[in-house]
Amino acid sequence: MSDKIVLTLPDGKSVEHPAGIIALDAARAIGPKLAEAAIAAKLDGQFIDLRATIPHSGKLEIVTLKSPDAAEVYRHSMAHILAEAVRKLFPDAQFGIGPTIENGFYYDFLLSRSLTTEDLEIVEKEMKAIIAAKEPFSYALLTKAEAMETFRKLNQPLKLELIGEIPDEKVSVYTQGEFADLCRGPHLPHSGVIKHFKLLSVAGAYWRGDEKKPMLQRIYGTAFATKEELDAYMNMLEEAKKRDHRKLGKELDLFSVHEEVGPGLVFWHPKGARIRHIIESFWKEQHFRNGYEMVYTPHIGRAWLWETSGHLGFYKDSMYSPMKIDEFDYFIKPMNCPFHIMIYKTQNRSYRDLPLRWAELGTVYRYEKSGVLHGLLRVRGFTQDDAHILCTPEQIESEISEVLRFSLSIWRAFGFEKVKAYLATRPEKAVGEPTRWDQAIESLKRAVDKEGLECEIDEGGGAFYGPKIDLKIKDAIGREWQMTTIQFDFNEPERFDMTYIGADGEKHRPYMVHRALLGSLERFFGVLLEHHGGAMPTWLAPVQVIILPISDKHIDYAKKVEDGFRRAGIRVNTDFRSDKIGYKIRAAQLMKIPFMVVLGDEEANAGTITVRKRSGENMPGLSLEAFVKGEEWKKESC
RNA sequence: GCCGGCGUAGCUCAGUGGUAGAGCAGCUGAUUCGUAAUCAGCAGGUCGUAGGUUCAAUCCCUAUCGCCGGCUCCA
Repeated sequence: MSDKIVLTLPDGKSVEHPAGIIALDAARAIGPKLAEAAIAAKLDGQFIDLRATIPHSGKLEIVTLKSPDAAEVYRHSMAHILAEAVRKLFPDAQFGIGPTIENGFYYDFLLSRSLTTEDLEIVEKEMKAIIAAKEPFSYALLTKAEAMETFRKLNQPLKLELIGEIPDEKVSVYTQGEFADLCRGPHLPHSGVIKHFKLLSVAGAYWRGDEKKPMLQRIYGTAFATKEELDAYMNMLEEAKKRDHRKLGKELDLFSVHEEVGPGLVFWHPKGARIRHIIESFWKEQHFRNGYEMVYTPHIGRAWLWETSGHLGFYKDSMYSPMKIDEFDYFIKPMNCPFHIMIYKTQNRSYRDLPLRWAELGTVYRYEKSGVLHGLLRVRGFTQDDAHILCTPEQIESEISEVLRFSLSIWRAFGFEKVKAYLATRPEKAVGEPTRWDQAIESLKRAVDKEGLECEIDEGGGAFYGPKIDLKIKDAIGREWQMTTIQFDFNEPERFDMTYIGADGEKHRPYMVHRALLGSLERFFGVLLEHHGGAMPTWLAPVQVIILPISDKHIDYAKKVEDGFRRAGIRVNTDFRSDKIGYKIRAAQLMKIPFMVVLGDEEANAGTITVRKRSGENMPGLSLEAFVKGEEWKKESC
């Protein structure tokens, strides 16, 4: 072992230090100010604690509060502060884990009683005291036996379980104040560095995420380096609440769900249905233009079909119980694919017939556990914008490329520009020849590259029957939603013995790709609503224009104008109530109607209209024709 | 499914061991008005459901259904 290590700094310079130097001293050697600002270090991209010895040569980076990685460090420390506070309030508490997550942190506890939201305030107060005390985080590297002894004394069986599973010889233990915790670190120098935090919620969570293990109580919180950032985050949460599609659905009279009928079953009201109709029409037109054919298939099918497809074997628990018809068991469909396969098998297919692209807005029903239902985002009956592509091995790459390209064009049309891909590869248990898997994964990768999409690879995350690409979109307030899925299927073509005759006159197995672009119409509608905050772009708005007569004197003129809009193919309503104009505007504004047309003496006399946009901006004295042909309308309505 | 919370009028919510209230929306009337709420009146609820405790339950207890926040799951 060498007695020196060489550290490369971010500016490219290399420095030499004696082996055994701690990160803080390495920082000090760079500059005393940096050492003061430092909260952690990174060696070759891995976090290490300032108090830890630098184990080997490599690229060294000093993390300060201004670093992009800083949040990970201080939120983790905040989780420890949370745990310390809980320990003070519940001396017999047992501690689970307390990691950082996107936008925050949590800690899991086993407590003698259930926490309430009132408890959060008490815990927060305790945390503030710990922050004010500026307790140093002390760092110790212990052997596993020593650590076991420590946590046995502290009566922390959950920690013992964790230590038992760590492969390393030594483990690090951090202590601040009265609280010691097994932890990889790194941590802040002391508990007073970050003051801007908020505890957000309490929830149950299985120990180690295993539903067979006991349920712990989890406290979620968030923390930021500055008050401004914390406020901005809290505002974002507020904004998300305002945009909640369940709330908007009620306010805008778009959809409902009824306990008497069944949870997770959606009723589309006229305005919601109108939006859905526009989405569906657009979707169908786009599919025809992009080389798809439509098919329609039944809602139920005999057990034979689901036995053959394998669904009864793999997903019986989430399929609705069969109904008996003429002595046969019929199941409500949880997927459309077996039906599309039946169509495929009505003929001998030639390689000349391929690719086949068959799309269907297919309504399926799946039994989802009661606790997972959520507005329109997780339901039991939903319509997939499904399609199946059947092609030869030679065609697969261009087909995948084409699906991706098509998908992105659809997302842009609906106003989503930020899309990210997630590629899931072969899991341990998988059907299908490995060469097919490899080819499929390669073509997925190349397609993603070709579209210049950012892509994360989920190694081993594919379904047993094939690899897949999922697309996540980012909404107006920065939240990601998983929507599109493009999945290979090596299972069903086999099970249904699908074939085509190749140029060689021999039978071959076609490739089968399932894809849903929007996912389900219900879920997509929910996301779309939240993205737009209910203020749908004009082309999707159920009511595009509302006519607001100033007084009853103007009703005749209003009717005339309404008729003009209707003949121009515009979705128009008139508010005939004898209320004041302010009242009508408020009502229209709350319904988020894109254009209000205010009609009074001025307009009736001149034969014009005054348009008030949803933004509040006014466009006075236009003719109806000029407005409908004008930029404003065009910009908003297509 | 699991943990915790919640369930009162169409909506948002107040309330109490002695069988219920407000605002908005709705309806009727008056008002005829120029850019986010005109005034008045009327009507509207077996307090999620089923048991139990009690002289008496919307309130306390139990079960159940649903919703909400998470966990697990999501072909």
